[in-house]
Amino acid sequence: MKSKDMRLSEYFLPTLKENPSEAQIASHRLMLRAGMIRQSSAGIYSWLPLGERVLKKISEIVRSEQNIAGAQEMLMPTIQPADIWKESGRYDAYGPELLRIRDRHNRDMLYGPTNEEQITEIIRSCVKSYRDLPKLLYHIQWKFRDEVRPRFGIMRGREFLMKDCYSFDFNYGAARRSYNKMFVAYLRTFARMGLTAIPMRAESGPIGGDMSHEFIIMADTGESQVFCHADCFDYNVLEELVDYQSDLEPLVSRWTDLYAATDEQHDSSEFERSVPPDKRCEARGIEVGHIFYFGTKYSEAMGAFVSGPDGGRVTMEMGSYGIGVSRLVGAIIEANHDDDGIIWPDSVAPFRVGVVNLKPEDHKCNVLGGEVYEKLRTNGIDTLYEDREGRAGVKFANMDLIGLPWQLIIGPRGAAGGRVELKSRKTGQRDELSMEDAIKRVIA
RNA sequence: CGGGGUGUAGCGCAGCCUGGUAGCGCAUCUGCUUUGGGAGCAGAGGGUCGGCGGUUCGAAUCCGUCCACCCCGACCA
Repeated sequence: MKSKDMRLSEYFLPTLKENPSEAQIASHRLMLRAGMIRQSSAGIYSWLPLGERVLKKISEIVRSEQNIAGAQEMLMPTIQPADIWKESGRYDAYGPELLRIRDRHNRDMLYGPTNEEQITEIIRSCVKSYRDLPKLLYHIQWKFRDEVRPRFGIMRGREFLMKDCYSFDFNYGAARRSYNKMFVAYLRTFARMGLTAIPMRAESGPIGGDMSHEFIIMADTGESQVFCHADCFDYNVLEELVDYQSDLEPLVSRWTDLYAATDEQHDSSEFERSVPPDKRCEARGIEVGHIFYFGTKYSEAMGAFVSGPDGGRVTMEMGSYGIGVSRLVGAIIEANHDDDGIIWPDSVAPFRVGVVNLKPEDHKCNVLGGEVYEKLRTNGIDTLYEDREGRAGVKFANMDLIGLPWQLIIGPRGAAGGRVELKSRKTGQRDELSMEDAIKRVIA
């Protein structure tokens, strides 16, 4: 399948040479400079074409792993009626971070910061028997939290794109199975984005137990201090063949048996007791996902129950599982950049390759460039074609900035002999190759 | 929400103290020269100096007020 025609002479990519003064951390700075986002107001951003592509790539990975784990996609509204929040008690409990609005009929509404009430309302009216359980449902939707102080660009905005999944089960054991499914799905999801996300114990709420984990990726600019056993980094979950119908407990315990905690949960004496000195890892981290079992907190308050085998009424066990999709864009950049710009992991790169025509006005360059571009597109490779006239240095700097994994460079030097140069953004290595070999290596 | 800071062209900034009708670099446009890592020369366009009010013959500049944005803290996905 041929990918879409993307020539820089037509593509909307407003890159900036200089650093916007409001951006403090790398991801924010680079996203603005690379023309991925524009700030609309504090903590609220427009996503320009390049940024939108990354958002879509990330969403697709999240979606595919949710589906593999057996969750079903749906879509709930951004605007919710206040009534259901009054039922759960959160309308009063939530505070000023909840954006409350009123419609023309003077009804209380709100812009959802999360969707527990909404999903519980749906399930309680549609699911009446234990036979209809378990249910695992998710959506990917924009949310709003009126943060006092938005910062770090997209990483802590007020409006954000999030995947949230909700589980409904008949009893604790079943709820734990749902929890484990998401646990494993999350490990796989982040691994596919080129991230090593460590599940760390998190505040487990009134229920207690060990059923809440934050998934943290390491980055110097991370917002919290984290402590973990170095072996956490060694497992490659993508090499496992995961059967979501089987008991996932052994796989999950491989992680949960090792010490891993954020500073809020950190217990230094336990850390020192359970982790040998050479395995103690202390770093900064960014939270990219959070899974949570909360039992009957909402189902109880909102009357979500089913009939059990004995005809008795059983309140459903629930859990919720979030991934900050828009936040991941920033987090991935924090973990993958250098002084020149972003270095996208293959799986989330907005384009796989940038074809850089150093001299489009030169006949041979133009012919060869066009040919390379068409061949890559025909092979279904997402390709951005730098076909504008201009100086080589500007083109190189721009390509490094937007961080596509490969740069396929066509210049007058090699074009006459059909030679091109292939540069890896990550290693910086450049190889002079024939057009065919270069294309082969990009496709591989 | 406490503390601090900043608003002047698309981006980065100077000018403000000591009022006199707005400037620099980059970007944009035109021409010539250049051409493998953010070019050179010549010219051009682009501003209600965050808003409103006040002082003054005259306000980007002084005073008041409001707003926006950023940083530190508290809080949080």
